[in-house]
This record gives sequence, C-alpha cells and structure tokens, in this order.
Amino acid sequence: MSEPAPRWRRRPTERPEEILRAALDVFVEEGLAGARVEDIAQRAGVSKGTLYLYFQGKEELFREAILAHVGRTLETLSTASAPGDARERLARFLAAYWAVMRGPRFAGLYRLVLAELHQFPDLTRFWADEISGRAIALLMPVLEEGAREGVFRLLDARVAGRMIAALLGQHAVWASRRDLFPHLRQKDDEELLSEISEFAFAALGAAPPSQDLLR
Amino acid sequence: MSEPAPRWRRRPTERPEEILRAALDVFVEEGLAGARVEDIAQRAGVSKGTLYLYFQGKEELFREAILAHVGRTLETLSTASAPGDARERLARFLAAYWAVMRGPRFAGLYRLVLAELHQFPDLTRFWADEISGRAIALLMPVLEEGAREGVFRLLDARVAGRMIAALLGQHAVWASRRDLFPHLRQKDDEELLSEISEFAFAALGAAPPSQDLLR
Amino acid sequence: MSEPAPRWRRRPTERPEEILRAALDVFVEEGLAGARVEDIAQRAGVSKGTLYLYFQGKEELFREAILAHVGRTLETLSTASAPGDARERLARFLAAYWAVMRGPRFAGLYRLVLAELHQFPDLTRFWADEISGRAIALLMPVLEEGAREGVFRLLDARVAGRMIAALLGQHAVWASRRDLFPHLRQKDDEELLSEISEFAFAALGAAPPSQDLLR
Amino acid sequence: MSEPAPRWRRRPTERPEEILRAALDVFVEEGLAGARVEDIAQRAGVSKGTLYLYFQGKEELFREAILAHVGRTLETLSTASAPGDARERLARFLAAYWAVMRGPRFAGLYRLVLAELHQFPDLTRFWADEISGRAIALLMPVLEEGAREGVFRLLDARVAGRMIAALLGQHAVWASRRDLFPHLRQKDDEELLSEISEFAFAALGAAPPSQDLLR
DNA sequence: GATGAATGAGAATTCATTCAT
DNA sequence: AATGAATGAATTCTCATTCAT
Repeated sequence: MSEPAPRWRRRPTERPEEILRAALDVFVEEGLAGARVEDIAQRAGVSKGTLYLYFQGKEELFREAILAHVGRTLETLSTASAPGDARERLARFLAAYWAVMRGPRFAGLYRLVLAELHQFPDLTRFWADEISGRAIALLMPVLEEGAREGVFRLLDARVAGRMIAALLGQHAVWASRRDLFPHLRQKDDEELLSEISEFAFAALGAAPPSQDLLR
Repeated sequence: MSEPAPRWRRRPTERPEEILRAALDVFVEEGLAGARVEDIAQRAGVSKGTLYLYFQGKEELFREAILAHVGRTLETLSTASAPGDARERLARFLAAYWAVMRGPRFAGLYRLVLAELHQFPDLTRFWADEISGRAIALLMPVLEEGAREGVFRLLDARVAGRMIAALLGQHAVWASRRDLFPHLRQKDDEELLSEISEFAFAALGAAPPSQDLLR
Repeated sequence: MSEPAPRWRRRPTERPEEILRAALDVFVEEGLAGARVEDIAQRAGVSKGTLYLYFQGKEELFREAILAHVGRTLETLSTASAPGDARERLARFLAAYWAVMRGPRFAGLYRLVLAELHQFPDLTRFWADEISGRAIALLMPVLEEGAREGVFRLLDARVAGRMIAALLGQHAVWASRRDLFPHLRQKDDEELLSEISEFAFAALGAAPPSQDLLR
Repeated sequence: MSEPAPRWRRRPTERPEEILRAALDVFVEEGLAGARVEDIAQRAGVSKGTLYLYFQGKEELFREAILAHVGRTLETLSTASAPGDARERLARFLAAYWAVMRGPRFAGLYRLVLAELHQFPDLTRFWADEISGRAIALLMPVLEEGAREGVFRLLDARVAGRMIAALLGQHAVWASRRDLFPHLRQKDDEELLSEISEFAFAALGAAPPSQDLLR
C-alpha cells in the first residue's frame, strides 16, 4: 500500500553542487569539447533541462565547475602554514602542496585549464594567481626566513619559489598519468615527494629534515 | 647489424608537408576538437577535399602533424651533445633544450599533447619516450660523468634528469603565455634560462660555469 | 422566448481574469509562438503552474485571451447605435469604431488574429462574424436608411459597409506602428478619423456632417 | 549498364533561389516560428545542411525570402504607369495593383510581415516604403492630374492615395482567406476589384470609366 | 490551491566526411 | 588530382507541461 517512488525529487539546494561535481568529472575525462551535456546530466542523475535551470550553458558549467573545485582545494591549502624551523616548514609545505595536487581530480583539472587556455583566459589567470601564485606566495616567507637564519643559501625567494612550484606542478601532471609516463612508472607518491624535496633542499643548500621531525 | 626499425616514419615527402604545418598551427591554437578541417585546409591553401586525399581524417591529421613536428624537433635536439667538461655540457644541454622548447610551436604543442593525452595513448607514449625520455636519457650520462669527476654530487642521475626536465617543461608552458602567468611576466627567455640553470646547478652541488665558457 | 444561446461564454469570473489580460499583452507583443508561458505567468503575477489550473495549455490561453478581450470590446461597440439622422449616425459609428480600434490593444490583437489565423479557424470565424461582420451589420441599416432618405447614393449597403470596414481596419494597423509606416507618421488619430470619414462620405455621395453635430 | 543516378547534383547557381522559393512557401503557411528548417530543406529538395551553405540561419532565410519575392513583385508593379486620361490611368493602376496583390503568394506575405512586425522592423519599413508607399507615390500624380483636369474633385492626393491603398490592401488580406471571411466569400477577384474601383471613383467624385475602355 | 523544480521532446545549427564535377 | 557542394549525424539549448512539495 505504499506510494510508488516519485520519479524525481526536489533538491533545489543540493542540485547545483551535484551538477558541478558531475560536470567536473566529465570535463576532466573528456575535455570541454568532448563532454556532452547529456552525459553530465546523466552522471548528476538529472535531466538535461535541469542543468539549464542552474547554469547558462556548457561554458558556464565548465567555468563554475573549475572554480568550485579550486575553491574547495584552496581551503585545504591555506591550512599548510604553521610554526617550526624553516626546514620543517618547507618540508611540511611541500608535503601539503603535493597532497593537494595528488588529490583525485587536481591534475586532471590542471590539464583542463592548460588545454582551454585560449578560450578561458580568465580561468587561467585565476589558476595562475590562486594556485601557482599562492604556492609561491606561501613559500617566499619560509625561504626568506630560512635565508635569514642561515639555513638556506641566499637567493631570490620568488625565483626559488617558482622553481619549486614548477617541480611540483610538472610532477603532478606526470603522476596523474603514470601509465603514459614511464620515467616515473615505478614510483609511488611518497617516493616522488621525497625526491622532489631532496632536490629542492639541495638547491637551497640544505639537507631535508629527517623524516621523524615531520610526523 | 641493421638499425632498429624507426618508431615512426615520415610519410612520403611529396605529400604536402604544408598541410601538416597548417594543421599543427590550427590544432595548437584551437585544440583537437576546436580545430575545423575547413580552417586547416584554408591555412594550407588547399580545399577541404584535398586533405582527404592524403589523410584518413582529422585524427590522423592530428597524429601526423604532431609526429612530423616532433621529428623535426628531435633532429635539432640530438645535436646538442658535444664534448667538454660536465658543467659545460650540462649548461649547453640546458640551453639547447630550452631553445627547442621556446621555439615557435613547441610549448603550444606540449600543451596540446597534455590536453589531448588520453585520446591518443600511443602518441603520448611516443612523446614520453622521445621528448621527456630523451631529455633524461641525454642528461644521465652527463650527470653521471660529472658525479664521477666530483663536479656534481652523487645522486640518482635518472631522478635528477627528471627534475631538470620538469623545470624546463613547466617553465616553457608558463613562458608561452606570459600574459596569463604573471609570476614570470617580466622575465625574458634568457633570464629564465639562467634562473633555471642556477637552480639546477645548485641542486647538483655545483656552480654554473661562467657565461664565457658557453659561447 | 429565451435569448439565443450565446456564441461564446466567459469563464467564471472568479478565475483570474488577470491571467487573460497578461496573456493578451504577451501574445500581442510576441505572437503565439514567441510568447513564453513563463512570461505570461510572471506578468500575471502567478506561477507557471497556476496557469495550468485554469487553462488546458497555451493554445487555450490564446483562444480565451482573445475571446475575452473581444467580448469586452463588443460591449463597447454595441452601444454605438443611437438615434439621429443617417449622416450623424454614420459619423458617430465611424468615431466609435475607430475609438475601439485605436484602443490600447486592438490593433495588436488584429495583427495577432491575422497572423495566427490559419491555426485557429474557429477563432477567425468568430472574429470575422463578431468584429468585421458586426461592423458591417451595424453599418448596413444606417446606409440603407440614408439611401432611402436620399442622403446617401444608392449602392449595395453590404459592399459599402465592407469598404468602410477596410478603411478603418487598415488604418488601425498602420496607426499602431506609426514609426514603421511613414505615410501617416505626422497624423494624429483625430485627423486620420476625419480623413477616413471625409473619404467615406464622399464615396457615399454626401458631405460629412459638421463637427458640431457630433458632440 | 547505365550509371546509377547520383544521389544529388551540384547546382550552385540555382540553389539559393530554389531555397528561397521553398522558404517563402513554408513561411507563408506556417509563420516564422512554425516553419521548421527541415521542412524548408525538404521542400527545396536539399538537406538541412545545404541551407546553411547559402544562408546564415532561419532569420536570414526569412528576410531574404521576403525581399526576393518583393523584388520580383516590384518589377511587375513599376510597369503599371502608362498614358491615357486620368480615369483610365487610375482604373488601370487599380487593376495592376490588385493583380499584384492577388498573386499567389502576396497576401500571405503581407500577413507574414504584419505578424513579425516587431522582430523585423527593417522588413516592415521596407514593405511600407516599397509597397504601400510606392502605391501612394504612383497614385498621387494620377490623382493630381485628374484634379487639374476637373475629372476628380480636389483633395489631398496623398490622403486619397492612402485610402485607396487601404482598400486594396485590406481586401487582399481578406480575399486570401475567403473561407474565413464570409463577408466576401461569394465574390471573385474581378468582382471585388470592380467594387473597390466603384467605391474609390465615387469618393473622387467621378464615375469609373466603362469597362470597354480598359481592355 | 499554489508553487516552481524537473522533465524531455523538439528544433536550430555545426562540421567531418563524401562524392559529383 | 583537386574542388567545394551536399550530406546528415550529432549536439546544444528551449520551453510547454507535469508533478513533488
């Protein structure tokens, strides 16, 4: 005697986020052009029309999906700063940043942004400022303080920050497709991080802190 | 002892190379999906139908355009090895590799490959082997020799090579759209190269050779 | 002797007449296909769903909106007959009819009916009978009486009525978009009416009554 | 042993005109919104895609279809002026204009223009100038000359021209849907023309010329 | 009764590919 | 070989209508 299950439910609050999550997945898998609106709808468990209740169209969906995800990411990232000596802080930052970049969708997202550079300069700019730029901005005080303390050699903190961001970023892209990049096929994330750390610390004229200190 | 069969082959040269060049330009600008066959034909100065006389379709055009360009690039790159002490050879390699990557179409190509990766695993494999892989392969003997000579500190040459490739690759992408990546807007190519070199040499425990030695 | 059954009936008045008014406005502005149900609802200050409580759908809305407005119009028009000599009665009729046609929505409605005619034969029939037909029917006795009295020349009253209706109808359409019909841009409604009257009276072989008599 | 019939033929010159003709038919029957691009293509005997080789889209098709047809019409119309006395010339003009308006697609076209007034003000303006305006412009010299000769009574030739254009235009619309306008259901085109003529001449204070003179 | 979120059929448009010339 | 006109499958987006709340 129970009611038949309704064919759909009203979820005005949750819908947009669900849709953006589905959209991000599909965009990451298929790229902007390859993603079909229909697929996004299906993955979100709604009809095509519903997407258009919440978003202007495919492009807005793309933009919003990326911004929303980056937003969530940034929250994580900001928490990375903390007390300690410069080497420890740098090591902790590398680990935190690497963890973000190795999160489930991040590298795919980065590829996406690269791919659509021309079509979405504002998105790219946002990315550059908020992701790469933020990494550099967070790194700089650590490096400067380390230099002041004599732990790191003297160098342009901005440049050094950029180098470190490059190492992390490029490795994240490679690592996201280990099958396609044989030069790191055998390495797990932890090993890659320690290789990157080792290289970066060496470039700064310092040894990485012992692992013990970081836990 | 015959040469091993080449991993890829150029198509007969009488077939308009012009088409592939045009295709590459359009693909770099628009991406795979965004590029219209019509535009490629137009830029190559032929009719749409003609493309189909030489290529199966858009995808083959894409594949061939990239392979042809990479082929040309590789010729350049292979000439980079040369005699000299390890520091000089490393410095010269960095300059040569950076020159290739800053060539007119390379960074765009790299983005393209990253972006369309998953659709063409064979292409990516090719890329990984011939470009990233080759860089590492060319670097390794230099690094190993330097380590043997005591010029560079002892480390896994493959890992160090990968780090250097990461620095160069990521900077090439950023530099290709300086307008969108403000963290290096003010730097010219030469300055970026010397920053990268400085960082890499430091990580290897060595000072870069004086500029004089490199000319 | 009961009244003959009315040809159309107004829906119960407690049902929002507001909706029909809004619908008419939107239909006049946008046409049948161009009008969006959503817009009608919004203009009526109700939700989309509410419309469907009162009307089957868009087409019924269209039909009812027109019928309702015509109904209101007809009430006005019927009052136009009155005593007096034939010339005066004709003049008064012209003025009354013109006033109706120059009412805020009439010309738009007329265009609408013309435009969407073929989709609604019954509507058009209704229109032809109640509007054009009624004009002619109201005119005929006046013209016949005038002819009998020797004021108007002898002619087929039905034909003459049709001519006068044509003059009025076409001018109403033109006048509704003076910006688009430059041949009468400078004229105000009053002047147009007196031009039409003058022409019609001349065709009937009579001079129009002096303006004084009409007020 | 004959070749199988080709699936399609190249007709680059004839296509656009064929398409416009088909488009006009469909637009007249269905209105702008009701017409499906697919139907137009089918009626023109081509595929949907072909339409887009020659026209930007549905709206341009609409605009061009109307302009092309009006253009053809105007050629006919211009030839209507000719020598003779004023009454004959007027009679001849009425006949010519009426013939144009009663041509197979004209009244439908007029309805179309009326219906889309808002969306295509430029089309409407064009229509007003070239059709109604031209009628008035062609009429004026005839009426003025007639007045000078004492055949017609003195009146504003522009106003009189407008009245005549109104009579013709409105009757053309009605006549195009005789089924829907019972007040002229029984009349054929010739009879309608002579009724209009009779009314117009009377309004000008003249008798129409005998029919004999006009053939 | 009202609401407005959700649906999904329908239409315009694009563009890779084919093929008559 | 070369052309570019023609095709039609595929895709986005709209909006009348339904129905859970």
